[in-house]
Amino acid sequence: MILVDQLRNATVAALKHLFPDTEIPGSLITVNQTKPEFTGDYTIVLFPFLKLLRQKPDALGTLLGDHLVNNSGLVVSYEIVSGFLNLTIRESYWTAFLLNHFNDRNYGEKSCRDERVMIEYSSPNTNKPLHFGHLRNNFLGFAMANILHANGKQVVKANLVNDRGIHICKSMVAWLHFANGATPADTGIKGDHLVGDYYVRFNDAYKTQISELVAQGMEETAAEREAPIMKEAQDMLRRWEAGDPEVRTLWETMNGWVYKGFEETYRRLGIDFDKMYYESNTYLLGKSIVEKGLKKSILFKKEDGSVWIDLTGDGLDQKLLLRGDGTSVYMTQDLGTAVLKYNDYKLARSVYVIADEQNYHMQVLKLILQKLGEPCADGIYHLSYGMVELPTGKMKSREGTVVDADDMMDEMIRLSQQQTEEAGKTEGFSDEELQKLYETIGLGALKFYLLRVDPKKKMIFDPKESIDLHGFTATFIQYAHARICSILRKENIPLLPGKEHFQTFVQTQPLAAPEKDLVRELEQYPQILESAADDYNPSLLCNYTFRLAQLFNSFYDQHSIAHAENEEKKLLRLMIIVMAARTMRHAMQLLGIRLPEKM
RNA sequence: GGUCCGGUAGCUCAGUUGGAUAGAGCAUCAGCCUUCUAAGCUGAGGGUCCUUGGUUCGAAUCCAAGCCGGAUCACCA
Repeated sequence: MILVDQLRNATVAALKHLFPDTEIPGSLITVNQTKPEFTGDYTIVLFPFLKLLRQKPDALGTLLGDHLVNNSGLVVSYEIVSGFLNLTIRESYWTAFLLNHFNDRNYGEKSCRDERVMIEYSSPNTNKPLHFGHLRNNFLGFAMANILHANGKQVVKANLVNDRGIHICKSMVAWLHFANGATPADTGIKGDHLVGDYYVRFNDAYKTQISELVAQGMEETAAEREAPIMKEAQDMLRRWEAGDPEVRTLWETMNGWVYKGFEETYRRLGIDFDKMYYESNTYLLGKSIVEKGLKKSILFKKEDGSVWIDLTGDGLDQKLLLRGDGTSVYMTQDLGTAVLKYNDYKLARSVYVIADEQNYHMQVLKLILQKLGEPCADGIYHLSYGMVELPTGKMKSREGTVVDADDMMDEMIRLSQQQTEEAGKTEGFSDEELQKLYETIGLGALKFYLLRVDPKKKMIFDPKESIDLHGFTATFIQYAHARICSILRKENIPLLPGKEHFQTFVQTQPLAAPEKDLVRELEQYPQILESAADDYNPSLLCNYTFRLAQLFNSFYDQHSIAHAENEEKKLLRLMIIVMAARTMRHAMQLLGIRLPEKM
């Protein structure tokens, strides 16, 4: 149990002992870190109890402070400042923490594995390559999967590929018209990009045809409907659904190109999946669920045969679930897929990483499943994130205004190379090592940039401004880590040493302020890790790890580690920085960010 | 119009169930490399926490009303 919780429990016990007649709800007890301008480590706010206990701040503070000093075994002294009880923790707590957790490589992790959780993320369309906005989705999903795993869940990483539909047919039609049989192999173009190019090509041709028809005197809406290339795409979709072998073969070929491209992108991004779902297999699901709902009269049929659910009682609208011709809509297949996932894995929770433009859809999805009494319903959680936009507005792949994911990675790697060379830090590396380093720095910066903000906030990325490698960045953390590794190398200590390297460590030495700041922060890691899972918010780990790196840098600047005042001090400091490095690695690894030993 | 989300320093963002004088990074300015990596450290300036009311010992945080921005409310996915 971390110190804050121990203090809270000790305070509950103390108040119960001091005031046996008055019930104090535990929720009234706040334990905060003491502000730097006061002496103390943690602070208990006295105001909430004053009235209940009919006490004055100083009197209550003295009673409580004395009791904690005498009974908790944690507190060595206290100070009362205008209603705040500032507690100083005994030195041995911190040194004992270092010793107790030094060999605990997974400090803060839980290992119960009592629940199975699926997290669906990425979920790309196979008509275009991944863009900058997808990166946020991919990083968030991957990071949350790791964070949930570290918090004791069995995690299934799922990817639902949108591999069918009119948009896929558009790329196919355009390829037939304009490509002259071009393939990734003979053009050297990555498969997803090649297919994406023809998707853009389709829309160009479509626009041209519309303006031609309008010039001939047709209404715009009619022209949109009548443009020959669009009719071709719609016809192709019908043939696809009918299983036309020619269309299916082309579809499989072009999707194959895209998958190969995606694989490469995923590999570079360092993300993976345990289970792939394909919409071409799931798009017909859900109809039987609708049938059941009709029988139970939870759903109703309109005159044209279409099936609806009435959600007006929940403040929402009526929602279509089956068209009049019996074909399914987006919601129908999502109902089916939700049940399929549940049946495949018996999930306690099913997390969907989807942009916030689908908040309404996800709310309705969950509500419908609840009304239908499906067991999967309550476990559904929409991890909604704000879209990444350009200064000019949304990215639109149809209009080619996207920042491509592959390009972005190249750009970040190039940038990190440039800055490494400018800083003159390339000595002592082989070419191969340098290449790996640039990737570590560049991709680390990219991931951190997208994960450091609260997921639900939308973000604007200006491609003209490069992603910074200074300040609140992965680079800053990587640099602090590399500095620690450098010290350890010089002391002939391995990166992940065991306790045996510190046998002469003396437990009773006092800690200087920067030392204690760092240890206090390290001790809180389990709390941060838990909050990141509970709030579905990886940015908490970014903030925390950055704070660690800041504290280390400041410490490093003020005190020499290698040339400490004496051997005991040196060992203490080495233990602190080893734990700092270990914790940074742990947190960043969850986010998919590597920390180099040298940079 | 209904619902949901956001509004904190010039910019990008933190701010844990209400707690002490609202914090970081970037940018600007001034210092710090003969000593463990200066991709760093120290300091300065910079705030009507959108507005107005309310709740109370105490509000950026909770409530109400309003203002601004965004998303969504398809027989699209």
